[in-house]
Amino acid sequence: MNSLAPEHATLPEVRTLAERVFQQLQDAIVRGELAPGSKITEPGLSKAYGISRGPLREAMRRLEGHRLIERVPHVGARVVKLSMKELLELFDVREALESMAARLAAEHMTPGEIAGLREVLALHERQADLRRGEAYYQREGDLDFHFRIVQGSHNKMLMGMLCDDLYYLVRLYRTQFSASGARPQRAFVEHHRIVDAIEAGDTELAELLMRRHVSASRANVVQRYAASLELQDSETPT
Amino acid sequence: MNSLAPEHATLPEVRTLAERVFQQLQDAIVRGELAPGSKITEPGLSKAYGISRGPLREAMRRLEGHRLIERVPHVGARVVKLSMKELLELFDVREALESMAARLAAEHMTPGEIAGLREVLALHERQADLRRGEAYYQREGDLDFHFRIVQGSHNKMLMGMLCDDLYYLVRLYRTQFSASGARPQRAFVEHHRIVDAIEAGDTELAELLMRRHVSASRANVVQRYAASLELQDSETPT
DNA sequence: CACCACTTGATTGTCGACAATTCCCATGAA
DNA sequence: TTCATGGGAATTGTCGACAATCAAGTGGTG
Repeated sequence: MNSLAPEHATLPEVRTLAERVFQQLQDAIVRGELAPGSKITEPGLSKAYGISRGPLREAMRRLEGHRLIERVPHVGARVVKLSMKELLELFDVREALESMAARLAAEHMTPGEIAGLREVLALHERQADLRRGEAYYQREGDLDFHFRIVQGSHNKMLMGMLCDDLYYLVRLYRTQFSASGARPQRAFVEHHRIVDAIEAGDTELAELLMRRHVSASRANVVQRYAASLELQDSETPT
Repeated sequence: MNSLAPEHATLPEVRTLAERVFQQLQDAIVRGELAPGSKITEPGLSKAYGISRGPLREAMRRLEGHRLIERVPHVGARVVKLSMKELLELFDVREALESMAARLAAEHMTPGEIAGLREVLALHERQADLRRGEAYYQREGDLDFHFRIVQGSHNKMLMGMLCDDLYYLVRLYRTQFSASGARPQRAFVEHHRIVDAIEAGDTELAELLMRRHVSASRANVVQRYAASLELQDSETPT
């Protein structure tokens, strides 16, 4: 169901407890099963997952590195809770990294990878036709699109940063803010244009279009946030 | 001596063993005291630093997250050894992130921060005058310059990625390849131009100049590498 | 009634020991 | 000689227990 490979490009059976519980916790956080801002206690999770605190602490250290939990020495850890400010920071970083990824993808992506990318796009549209209101698949499809472009950059460092870190934060944000579909039609055509530029090997254009694509997504979030604030004000007058 | 604060912007006394040994290992790796590619054994480090394997493993997990060591389950960990390919990847990521940082700095940097930046530049030049051959201070000064611009972006996520991760990799590369001064004069004027653009609030120009600055640094590395390859070939003929 | 010290409970930090896996090398056969 | 095989040593993964620190509730005093 989830075509996003955990820890990009590696598909080994999980052979260590710390690794397994890391993935489980990562998933639980991203899906919202662990509420944002909620406190995480080691004995609690230790019982819940049936492991000792040793591997658990290692998993938590990794989650901390991926910015999914925040720890304070001698105090404890909490699931990260993205503020609007941090969300906008995330978008700026995405804009920088993904535009670079698109540029490199236009340079290095193979015909096979481009074909796969077009498939994702087609699937994406088909699903959007079938279930217009349901945003879940579209959302995952969106990330899948971006995921493949990053892979197409053939830059492992970039892949690590985006796929292992930022994209999980993006998913976390979507569950936290219960971000609705947003702007599907426009995103569709933008995706197509980006693939066209990549296929043409037009590095400059691919970079520019991806940059605008992320920027537009950011602007959309800002607009929705402003609207929600207005609504909130009108609901609680004086 | 080292004005680069470990773990940006936090200066608390280190209260946990895992934290201290993490910083010590980080430093040892970046300084080259732990040879790149060398194997790291837990009992060995445990004895060396006089702590048990528990905190040590947590420190190693953090180092892994910062890409300073590479671990294989049930096998062991090695100090990361940057290949030329990975080094170029690093430069591409830096180009993306630092140009964004410059843009945001031009937007958000305070007069006080800009003044501090100019001080760094002045110090930078003075030291370059005094010890023309010795590249060490100049190098650290260079990173200090970039460090402050990233801080000026006021984007914590960006700061974390660059200051906590990439800049340590940059320093590691400089010790690994014993990267010499390179192109000091040209870098000087580029730094000045960037600060001018930031002070003028010219986001577009600041971004462009920083992008070219990093790109030129990358090109310089490529050129030196090609030269070293030729030299190597001529030394071992037929 | 407000405020501060203390005690108690829980949580985090650290340690040493045991189990599981891997690595190395000797031994033997083709 | 080369390759397969097995055993032993070393390293990694995991666990439970103890020490250190923090948080909350209790009681006392101005």
